[in-house]
Amino acid sequence: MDAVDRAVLTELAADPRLPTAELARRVEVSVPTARDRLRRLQESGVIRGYHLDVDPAALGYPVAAFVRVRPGPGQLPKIAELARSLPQVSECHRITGEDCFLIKVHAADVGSFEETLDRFLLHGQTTTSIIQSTPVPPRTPGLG
Amino acid sequence: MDAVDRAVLTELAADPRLPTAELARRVEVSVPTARDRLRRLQESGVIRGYHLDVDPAALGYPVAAFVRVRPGPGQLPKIAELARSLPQVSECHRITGEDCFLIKVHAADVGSFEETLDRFLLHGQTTTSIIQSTPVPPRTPGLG
DNA sequence: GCTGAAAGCGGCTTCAT
DNA sequence: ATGAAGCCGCTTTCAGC
Repeated sequence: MDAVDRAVLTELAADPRLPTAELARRVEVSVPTARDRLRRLQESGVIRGYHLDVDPAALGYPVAAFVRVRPGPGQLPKIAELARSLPQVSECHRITGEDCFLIKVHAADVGSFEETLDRFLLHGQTTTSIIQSTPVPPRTPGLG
Repeated sequence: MDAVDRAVLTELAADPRLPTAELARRVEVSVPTARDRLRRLQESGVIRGYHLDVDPAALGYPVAAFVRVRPGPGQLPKIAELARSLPQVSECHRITGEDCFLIKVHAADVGSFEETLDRFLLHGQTTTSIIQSTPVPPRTPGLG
């Protein structure tokens, strides 16, 4: 992870669809070098992948919420499994604290959360926080 | 948003770096059609962008936490501003409930959260939950 | 290990249907 | 929306430093 690697990451973060040749130009190294650096960053797992950012509203989910779930006794694996199986869930984290899971849930309107929450309520208690806005959209930490 | 549009989104979600020609092949439409669909999806805001997924550990942040912040009186804008300015913050949402913000914070180790939390404690109360694992990594809701 | 050039392949654009 | 044609650019590989 030297300056060239960081420059590759910074440029690719700015535009993940950048072709290798253009990437080389911006980082100011030769094409084979850029290509090798990129390959190594991918194979070593520094670059985990690429994501398409789709507006959930266009897919019928204009509202989103973070739901904390505190599982009942023995219900912990079922909650993770349920989260994975629901298309309304876009994220699920195991966390420390009184609640064991933090789940991002999407819905057609504020009322529609009920159905999804009911599925989780079978296995524990839930605390729901509607997302009103996102002052800092997802970004890579530490890349300026 | 017809079946072709959804197919374009599904294929691009699977591999965001897919060239237009290859995309056309997989969706089974002509190249100009795929190109036009993609252009319209981007210009209409259905596709908000593309993201590079970098392992934060490689950048010196092996641990992450979700921090809820309840602002003191009049401190609300300052917290959003602070979140935006800190490279350790990769996400910040305004939410409903007792706490006003949900912030994703990254650190070099469990102890290092202290410094970042202190910055937020100047403007309110914090509740921290370390991320232990991520059973469902970020994905697009409603795309299978 | 990085550079620069050459060859081959493929994507991009435009046009006519 | 399709299919073909031509141009341009990317990728790969090689020799050299």
